[in-house]
Amino acid sequence: MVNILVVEDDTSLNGSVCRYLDRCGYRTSGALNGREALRLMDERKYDLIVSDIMMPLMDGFEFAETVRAIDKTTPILFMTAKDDLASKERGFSSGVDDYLVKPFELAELKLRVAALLRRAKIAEAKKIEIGEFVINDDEHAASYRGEEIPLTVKEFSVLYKLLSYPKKTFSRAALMEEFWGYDSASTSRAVDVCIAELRKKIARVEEFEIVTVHGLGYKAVLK
Amino acid sequence: MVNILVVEDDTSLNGSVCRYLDRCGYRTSGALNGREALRLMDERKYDLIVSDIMMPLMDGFEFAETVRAIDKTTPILFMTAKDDLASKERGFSSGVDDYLVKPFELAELKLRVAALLRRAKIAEAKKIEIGEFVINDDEHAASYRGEEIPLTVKEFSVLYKLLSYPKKTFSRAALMEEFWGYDSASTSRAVDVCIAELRKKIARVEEFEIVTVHGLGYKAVLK
DNA sequence: CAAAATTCTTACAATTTCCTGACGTTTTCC
DNA sequence: GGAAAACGTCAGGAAATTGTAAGAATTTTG
Repeated sequence: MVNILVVEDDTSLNGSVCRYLDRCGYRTSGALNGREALRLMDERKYDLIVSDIMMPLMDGFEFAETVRAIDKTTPILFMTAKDDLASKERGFSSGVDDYLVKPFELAELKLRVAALLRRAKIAEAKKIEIGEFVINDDEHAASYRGEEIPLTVKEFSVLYKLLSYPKKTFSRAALMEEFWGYDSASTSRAVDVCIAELRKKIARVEEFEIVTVHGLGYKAVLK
Repeated sequence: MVNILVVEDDTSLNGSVCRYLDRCGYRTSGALNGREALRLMDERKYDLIVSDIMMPLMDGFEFAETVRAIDKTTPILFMTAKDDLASKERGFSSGVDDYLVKPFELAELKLRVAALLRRAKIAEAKKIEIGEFVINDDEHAASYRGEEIPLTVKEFSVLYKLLSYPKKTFSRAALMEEFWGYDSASTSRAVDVCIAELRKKIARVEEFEIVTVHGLGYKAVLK
């Protein structure tokens, strides 16, 4: 799931950009100015930022510089009505960004976002190896001692998440929100069933286990 | 399959360059100006760009700079009537490019293109052999135990891609984007039909198979 | 321009995934 | 220890995904 932060003081435009990107399969959050955006960034990691330049309180450049001071890699896509070279160059100075002149087609925004993400290699291949157990995001499969363990999409997502942060407990709610979707109608018991299925499939694996944290959720523990 | 993008505002010249390069075994796309070219580049990756310098909307240099900002490696072959040193140097500044002065022989264009591709180490003829199965990018054909398996363009592209990264899962969306174009009106079901057709044709092949990754897409698995 | 090949859509069948709901077991906490 | 809450498990069946064939639309070819 790719997280995108949209920073734009025009609530109407902010909303339509967010809605459109949501429909494209991204998860978006909207902020009305730089300050608010920085607050949101404290709470969650964003893979890409779409930001207006002319904004109250803190303009896009100032915001971008602050972001860059913290994180040099998150790509920023600027949106602006000014297409003069001066601001273009200032915006581009960091090197990993792009620029979109208002008014623009949402379809073009989508293309630019996709291109930026590709360039930033957000979707790079990831693999977790624990002893003889391997879970590979690229192949979307797990294997133990060379033998493949078939996993469904949900199972894979949950297991990959747990193994990404061993010993960290994930609440049902957190897992639901991430893999079932924000407004999923499913019961949180669906997580239990998924975990049960996972446990069956990794029963042979000796390197780790999925532990229940009563009243909270689940975690993966290495042995 | 080597993809070449031809950027030239003279439709007649654009067409004849494309047709000629097509006959040379490359796959070409034509754009009448820089803007159009950038749009095409969002949809597909090109291995080489042949570009005029004097064009409406966005000239060759400006276009090249934009391309360089995104991708520093794709070689660009400039075509121009101006053979003065000033523009020659400007065009060459990036270091991976070449220069052709109009009017030129198409045969010379071919030589330069081949040279640039060699220099950029983009293999022209690629062949994948898996046991007795051979898929040849050059001839755009596949064969098993010496017997040819006729493949359509789409089928070939998809199969070649899958076999280039065995075990790696490709989503329908990714395949669509690469071979159908980003804004293709086609349903992602078109991929399923293509895969079904491929499976029929490679049914006899024992060396590998195309596996469905439920909820995601497809992958080739060697046996 | 007609014929052929390719490609896409559509519809329905087959399959897989996933959830719910019920009930049994375990844990917590008084 | 016992009640209440939380968790484990299982089996249907709903829902989503994929397979497949046939015909329409498109492109290529002769």
